[in-house]
This record gives sequence, structure tokens and C-alpha cells, in this order.
Amino acid sequence: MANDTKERILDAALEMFSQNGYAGTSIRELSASLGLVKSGVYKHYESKEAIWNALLDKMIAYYGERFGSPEHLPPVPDTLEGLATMTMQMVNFTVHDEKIIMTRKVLTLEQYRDDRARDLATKHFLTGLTDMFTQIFSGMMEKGLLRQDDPAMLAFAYTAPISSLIHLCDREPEKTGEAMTQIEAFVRHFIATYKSTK
Amino acid sequence: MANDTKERILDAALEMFSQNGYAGTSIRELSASLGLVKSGVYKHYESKEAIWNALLDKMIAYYGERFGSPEHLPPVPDTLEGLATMTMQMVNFTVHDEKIIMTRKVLTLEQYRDDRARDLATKHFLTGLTDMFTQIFSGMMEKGLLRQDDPAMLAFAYTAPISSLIHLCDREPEKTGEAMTQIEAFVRHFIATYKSTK
DNA sequence: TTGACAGGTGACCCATCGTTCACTATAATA
DNA sequence: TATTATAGTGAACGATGGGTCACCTGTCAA
Repeated sequence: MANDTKERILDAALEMFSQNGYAGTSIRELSASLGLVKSGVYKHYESKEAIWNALLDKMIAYYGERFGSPEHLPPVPDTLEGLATMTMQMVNFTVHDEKIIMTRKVLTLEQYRDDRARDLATKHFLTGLTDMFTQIFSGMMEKGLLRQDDPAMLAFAYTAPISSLIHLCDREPEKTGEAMTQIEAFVRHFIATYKSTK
Repeated sequence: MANDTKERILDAALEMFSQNGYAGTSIRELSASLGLVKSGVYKHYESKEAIWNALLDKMIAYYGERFGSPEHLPPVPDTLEGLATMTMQMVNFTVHDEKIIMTRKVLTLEQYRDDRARDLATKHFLTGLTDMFTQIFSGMMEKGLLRQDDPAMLAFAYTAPISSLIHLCDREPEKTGEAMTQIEAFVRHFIATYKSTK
């Protein structure tokens, strides 16, 4: 029960911080959204900043177990169509999962203020995806599915445009459908460009 | 003299909003940074929100005159090397110009809260660059410099990765040199991939 | 010379901020 | 059953937020 409320506070914090930012969120609103009074929050966290730090801890830990270990790498696709399918599945998940959307928003809003948010933002938005697809493309080149090229460069050229459209979805959710179409077109174009010529 | 202070308030607002966000900035701090007392600010703007709106007006107007009109399109390069040079010049400018950095940061921080910031963010980060390079690539295809392809798709594939590294520079300025190197490598790779085979 | 006004000051208003504290209800423990 | 820790309450704290107002001072037009 104790831990339950403690977790619910972090959930509410994620939601409110992602909408109004850390500075724009008050403990009163936060506790009210949980149906308790503001002083109740202080039974679980000693300060607003402690909530923020706990939230960041959780986000960092989640990222680590989800994307940090090599065992969670998606399997290297056996076909180019498999690459397209896998990509669209990943994108589809990430632009619709509320928690992940809120995580990206929080990192976006706090990246200039907090060092740990800054680092995690770079992982989420840039290096994490690039590293992951470097592995995948490397494997696909070995299998002869993609033309021989610098896998890290291809991974960057592949993930960065997709990432920019994911940001668009976060910013303008009503454009999500359109963005998904554009991502699929981009994926097809990428495959057509870099497929092995053998 | 009146207008001078009015402008200086907007300059200070851009600086403080870009660092601490709208909610994280107080009129007291803002006026103090100008060497006057908070009530002095209210001689020029009726509220904090009015300052915000005036700042956004200015940013929108600046963007419009700078990138909105076709006459400000950079000339279509005559060589592939010219494309690389022009790109690096543009990037170099945009990652070092303090005002533009602050503008991007403000748009990043307020994109979920304010509709006009949201729209301008999409232009700055996505559609503006894509549209511009669609024109350029279209011209370069006509000249036979680039292979025949969908110019809008190429523009997107070209500008989005560059844009993501510009964001990295905003977030982690100490990585600017590294990011510039990576952008240049990406540009070269792009050119090698899409140059005309004639 | 006078009067109006633009620009700036400092005291003050009230709401809200994060935080504390004495207190209560509950449920597990000894 | 008595005790004790846990989770939550509600009033209060000082600090700070945005905003107002009476006042001062210099400039310039009438």
C-alpha cells in the first residue's frame, strides 16, 4: 500500500511534468490528481525535487533494462520486408504508448535544466536508436541484404528522420496518421536505396 | 527610448525563457536582468503573457521574412561540392548564433503548451528545412547533379539527420565540434549515395 | 512657464508556491 | 489487548509569484 501510493505519485508526476514541465507543476495539483491532500505527498517524498529525481531514476532504469542490454536487441531481419515490418511495429508502438510519449515529453522539457535528463534525452532521441540499428544493419550486411556500407552511418541516416517524425507526433498528435504514412514511405525509399545489388 | 526598453525586454525574455522556460521565469528576475524594477516592465507590457505573445510575434515575423519568402532561397548549387559547402555554412551559422539557439530552445520548451509555438516549432525543426531543400534538390536534379528521385523525400532524408544533430548541439554544446564533424561526414555520404550516375 | 506624458520607482495586494507539523485513523505487531 | 508504525488530514508557515498604484522625474510641446 505504501509502495502503491509512492508509485502512483511517480505516475502522476510523469503525467503532469510532461504536460506542464517541472516548474509548471505544483505539488497541490499533483496530489489532488491522486485524490489526496498535498501534505500527504510528503509522507512518501521529502520534496518536489526528490519526486523529480525518483522519476528520473525510474526512467533511467527502465531505459537501461529495455534498451541497454544487448539481449534485448530485436533479431536481425531475414528480409528487407522484415526490416520494414519491424520498424513500423516499433514506431507504431512508440507513438501510441502513453507512458513513452510522456517520457519523451518530459525529457524534451527538462533537457536544458537537468544533466541526467540531458543525457537520457540524447540516448532516447539519438544515440540509442543509432546504436541499435548499427547492430541490425551490420547483421543485414553480413547476410547480404544491404549493400556494403558504414553501418553506423546508415543507422544514423535511417533513425534520425524517423525520430524527427516521432517528435512531430508528440507535438501534433493529430498528425500521427500522416506521419506514419511518411515514415513508411521513407522506410521503403531507404530500402530501395540501400538494398544489396547482388 | 521607449521602444528601446520594449525591445530589451523581449531580448531578456528570449534569454530567460530559453533557459528556464516560461513558467520558470519570473518578472522580477527578468526586470532585474535589465537593471530595472519589476513594475517598470508593466509600463511596456500589460502582463507576462503579453511579453510571451510579443516574443512569439517577433519570432514568427522573423521566421517569415527570413525563410518564408521564396526570394530568400539560397541559390541552387552548381556542384555537389557546392551543396556541401552551402550546407556546412548554414549549419555552422545556426549552431553558433546565440539568438537562433535561444529561439530553438524556447520553441522546444513551449511547444506542448502554446499552439503558435507548436506550429513554429514544426516549421523550424521539420517542414521549413524540408521545403527549402526540396526546391534545391529539385533544381540540382534538373541540372543533372543528383540522380532522379523524389526531391521531397531526399530533402527529408537530408535535413532530418542534420536537424537532429543541431538539437544535440543545443542540448550538449560541448559536443558541437563532434557534431559538426558528423554532419560533414553525413553530407559526404549523402552526396556519394545520391549523386547522378551519368 | 506650464502642463502633459513617457518611463521608472517602491510599497503593497492577494494568490500560490513548497514545506512543516500536530493530529487522526487504520492495520499490523508484540 | 496494547503498542506502534504507516498513511493521510488540515491548518499554518514564510517565500515568492503576477499585478496594481501613487508617486517621482525628466523631456518636450503649447
